[in-house]
Amino acid sequence: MLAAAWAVAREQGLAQLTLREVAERVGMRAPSLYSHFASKNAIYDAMYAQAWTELLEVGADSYENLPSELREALRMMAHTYFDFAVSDLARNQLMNQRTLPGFEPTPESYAPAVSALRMLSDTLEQHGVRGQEDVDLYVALIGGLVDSQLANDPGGDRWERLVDRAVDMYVDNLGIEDTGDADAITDRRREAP
Amino acid sequence: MLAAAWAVAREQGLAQLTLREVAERVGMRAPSLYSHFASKNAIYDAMYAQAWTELLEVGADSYENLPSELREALRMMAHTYFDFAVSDLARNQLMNQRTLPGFEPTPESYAPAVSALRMLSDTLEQHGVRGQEDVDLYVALIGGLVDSQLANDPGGDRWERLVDRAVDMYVDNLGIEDTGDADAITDRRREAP
DNA sequence: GCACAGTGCCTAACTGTGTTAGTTGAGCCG
DNA sequence: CGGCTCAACTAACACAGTTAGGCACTGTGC
Repeated sequence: MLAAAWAVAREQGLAQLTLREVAERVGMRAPSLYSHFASKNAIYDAMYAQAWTELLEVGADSYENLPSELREALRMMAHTYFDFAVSDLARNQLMNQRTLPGFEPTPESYAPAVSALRMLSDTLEQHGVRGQEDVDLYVALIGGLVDSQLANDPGGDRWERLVDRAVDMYVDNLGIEDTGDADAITDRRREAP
Repeated sequence: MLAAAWAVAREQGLAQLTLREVAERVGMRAPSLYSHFASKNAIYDAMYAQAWTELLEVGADSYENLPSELREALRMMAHTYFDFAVSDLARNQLMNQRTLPGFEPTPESYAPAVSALRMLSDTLEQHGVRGQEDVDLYVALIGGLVDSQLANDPGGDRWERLVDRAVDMYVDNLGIEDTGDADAITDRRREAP
């Protein structure tokens, strides 16, 4: 049922998802969906939670074998997120909830998003990136990069060059900034300059 | 007429903009709008062009008296954009065209957006930032920062700290990178290290 | 002075979409 | 068996964008 919704979203776009279309794919009539979901937004809501849960799983897998070197680890994390986003654009669109008018995830559905952000934050911390501000900066930087890439040149090779540069830029800045625990970072940078 | 549309968008959100509501504000009935616009998307289209034209004007004003020092100039440019975005969230939402389902600006309406990007690009170049990649990186960085700020903490003071740091990070990276014309940059950095 | 086309608005109505109300039949439990 | 729940149904409503057709005003050419 959610699977049918995802299929429609992927094929026709998130906003062109119609209850009658979803219902048809599962062999029902539209009003019958209301036995399972309170509203169309409730469907979006479930999809939203599912999308972030998927990212959570992908992240958990990918973050297990990160290289210890910070620069390379950040690069891989960025690639993991980008690959995830580009592999299903409708899903990615839904995850940026601002892109769906009138939709706001419920706190419960928002929880996986929080978890994903926390996982990222924890992983960053394990690699020596401390402080909310450092995390925020990384998230905004990679987020902006991915968005810009998807909007302007999906599938192009600009991404590879830009993300490498962005990560270098970010790590260098970490080394310069006093984040309260810069030792780990400078140690790391000494390992692979 | 467009003014009425903007008013509705600001008050009720871009997606809750309804033709009947717009029509009522200008003392007409909804179908009469079709004497002036071919469709609802045509209204969005005109609003889109208008929004970018406004940014173009704001930018033209603001970029005239930029300080020559790169770091400070980039900071001011970022603030100009952020202030513009935060001063009308509906407008900002429309300018990121991906956020409105089924809407794609026509090439003519897209032109001001191109002009705005070109103006930014030119201004950056005047300050010694050369190369498409450098521009792309700045755009993605500030764009990501503004989006993240608007989504998470509009009006908060996180923005001030993050943007300062982002600009420092960016400029330092420019100095390190060989962008084909790093002399101007390094000269500038020598002026105010 | 007047027919005429054009313009800008109107009402009525159509289509598609989310949603509600009320019903029906299958399965389960006492 | 009688009643309950549940998931599906049909019918219909509300509200969106949109279209069709008409009516009044305005300017223009004869």
